[in-house]
Amino acid sequence: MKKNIPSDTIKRLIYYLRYLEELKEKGKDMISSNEINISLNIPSNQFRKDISYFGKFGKRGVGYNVTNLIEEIKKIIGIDKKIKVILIGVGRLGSALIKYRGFLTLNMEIIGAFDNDPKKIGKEINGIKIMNLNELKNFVKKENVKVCILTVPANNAQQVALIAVESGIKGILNFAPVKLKLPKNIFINNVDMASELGYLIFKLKNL
Amino acid sequence: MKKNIPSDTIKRLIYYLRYLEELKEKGKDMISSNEINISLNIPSNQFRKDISYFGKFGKRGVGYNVTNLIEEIKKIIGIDKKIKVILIGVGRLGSALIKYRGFLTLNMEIIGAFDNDPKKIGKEINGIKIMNLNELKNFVKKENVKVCILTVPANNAQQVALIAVESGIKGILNFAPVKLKLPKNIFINNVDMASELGYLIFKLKNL
DNA sequence: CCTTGTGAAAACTTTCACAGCT
DNA sequence: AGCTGTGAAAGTTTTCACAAGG
Repeated sequence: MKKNIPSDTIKRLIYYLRYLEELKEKGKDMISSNEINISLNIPSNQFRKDISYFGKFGKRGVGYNVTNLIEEIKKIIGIDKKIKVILIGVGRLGSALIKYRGFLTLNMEIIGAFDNDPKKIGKEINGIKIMNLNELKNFVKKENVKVCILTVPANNAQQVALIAVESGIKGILNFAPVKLKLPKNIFINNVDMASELGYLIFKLKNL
Repeated sequence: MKKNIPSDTIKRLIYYLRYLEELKEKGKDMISSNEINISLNIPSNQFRKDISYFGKFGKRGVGYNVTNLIEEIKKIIGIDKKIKVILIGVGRLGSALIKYRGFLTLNMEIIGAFDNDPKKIGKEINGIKIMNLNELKNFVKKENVKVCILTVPANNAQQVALIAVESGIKGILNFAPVKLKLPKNIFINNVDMASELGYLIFKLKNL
């Protein structure tokens, strides 16, 4: 499986997964790519192509086994086991993400939170203790965490990201509206709210 | 300007804009595409191509005038005037977004918030009054709002989105982890936190 | 007859490299 | 000499359409 996989393929896998989980709860055990199209508005071709990057999980004339496909997609993404994640920057957005349920249902668990504000350190959110940034390294090493959600202010982001990387973090989901400069073996995924809203505004203007 | 503009081009424009504003504050008045490359880590070619979809704003041998380019990019995106935005779903993420400063500095202003929880209705966040969903239509008409940020729970999203569209909303920035089904003249931009985190996890596994 | 899996075509985006203006 | 603007090439992603299997 070492062909180049489009990033949108992976993001669609998450949508498939959520839909399949829903079907499973309803007791449905088979699904066809055409039903994906009807329910998720993603072309059946694209669903089959997305899946086919990773193997042959369907039966011709029949479709896909729901439970089996769920397991396969989880394995593909790497969330068949629980994935430990830390969060740095317990502001409003950070707090909202700590409490967000959408991660846990997909086996992604925020197990620690960090900040540099003495007023916040020591408190708990959702059972997650907020720790001092200087405890980051020990924690990351001890828990062997690889993934970090970064929700610090823009002017702190670069500096804090460097600390995270030095601590052993390999991937950063960055919500700060800056381009981080990090070694290229570190994977960065930027989520920029204003950029997304700006894109929407542009599209409306050019309907 | 009716060629097809890559969506990433528009998202990069926001990054250029923020950087240019920074330079302007520092008193810099000219910039070359090569400096963009050094500071933002975006190839100078790509910067020039991005800009060139919309016109010729530079001077050969010299570069781009910072103030002028800021104005042009704002015009391109459609944020040269203040853009009114409403937000539906004043949960934790919704509240965080209402307080987020990154929108206002780009001329995108959340002018109203809506929820269906009686405990929230009537309260204020950041000077924004939280209104009942049944006031949405009047408000949207009166204020002539076209853009909505949707931060309601997944199981409500489709229904609430329909109400927004009936009220006159034309574009939705959707944070609910569902694929909305709306008339195709409505533009939807999905931001899916779990999907982004999942993508990151996948990339790390396949380093 | 139904639905998958997939090469091949089409569409889209980025990168290249250089002509042309200052 | 320096930097932009841009066609053309390369690379990537989606769509098409159909052969093959149940």
